[in-house]
Amino acid sequence: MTAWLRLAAVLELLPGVLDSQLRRDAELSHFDYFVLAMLSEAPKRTLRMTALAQQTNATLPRLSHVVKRLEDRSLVERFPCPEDARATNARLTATGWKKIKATAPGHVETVRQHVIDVLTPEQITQLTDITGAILEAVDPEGKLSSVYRR
Amino acid sequence: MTAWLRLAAVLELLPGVLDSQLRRDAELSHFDYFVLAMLSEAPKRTLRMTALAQQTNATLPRLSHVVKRLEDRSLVERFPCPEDARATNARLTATGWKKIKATAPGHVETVRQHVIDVLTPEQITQLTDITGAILEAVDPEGKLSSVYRR
DNA sequence: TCCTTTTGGTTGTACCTTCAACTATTACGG
DNA sequence: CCGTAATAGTTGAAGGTACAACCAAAAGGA
Repeated sequence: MTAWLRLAAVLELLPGVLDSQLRRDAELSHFDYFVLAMLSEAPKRTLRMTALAQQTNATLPRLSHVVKRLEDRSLVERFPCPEDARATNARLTATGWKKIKATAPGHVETVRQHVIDVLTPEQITQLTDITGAILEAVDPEGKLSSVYRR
Repeated sequence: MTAWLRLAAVLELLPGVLDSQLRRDAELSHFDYFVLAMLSEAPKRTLRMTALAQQTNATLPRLSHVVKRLEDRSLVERFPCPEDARATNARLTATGWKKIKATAPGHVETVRQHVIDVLTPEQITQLTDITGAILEAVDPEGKLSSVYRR
């Protein structure tokens, strides 16, 4: 019971902490940041919308709206996928690249401060296993991000 | 890094799972449910708005809006606090009590299914400590819920 | 080949959360 | 006491997310 209440509290509070740091320092939500980060690590900094949705654990409608807003700010650009005319590719622009580069240190510091650095190395390992088990239960078919596959 | 990516995924996905079960079966968001649950366990099923906000890890404006909507549905009622004329008390109505009673089993089952039952007893203990440490970092002054105090 | 289904994605609406502004009451310092 | 600050709470607007409906292209089957 305590475990669940605490986890519920983390679920409620942690996103707010991340969001407000990023919004204050970069006018980005945590989800915006995550989208840019996933693109920045992709080959050619380009990803199909579906793949990007998977990696960011988002639904396609949500991603579509977010990418549109990022596109309006010239952080990302969209173009039709050559191989599949149904698909859309999202690519990080030069501006977007600068943005993520400038924003990453502060965000990483925030994550360290509130999560990583308050845990022992053993706890980090435990957390990896625990979240892995939960994700497997939440997303049994592995439709979503593969970061948590054992 | 893996630990953080997985935790971020849980942060993103788990709330959606809880919300959709509750919305489907009871037309309640997880936060709505939590508000009703905290009231149901309080003495006289009554709590001051500030206290309720603490226990639900919410800001006062958010809680105020939510309680108003719950009040419109006659699940909760508000009345001025006798001891402090600034304060407002929220009390669970009979209807609200029935609602939470009827809804709890399904919700508990969902939580078990996606969190509790996929973890070993040792992992539950570990999770309690880990979330405790994170909450202490997120909320150093202990302004919020006391459920996670050691 | 043609028709149906599935996949990929966008759009509009409704709802919820956040933020800032505002009111009312209590507590505090001189 | 009086004036100021702090506390308790509400409200309205702005922005983000979810859901459903929708369109277009590709895949599959007869």
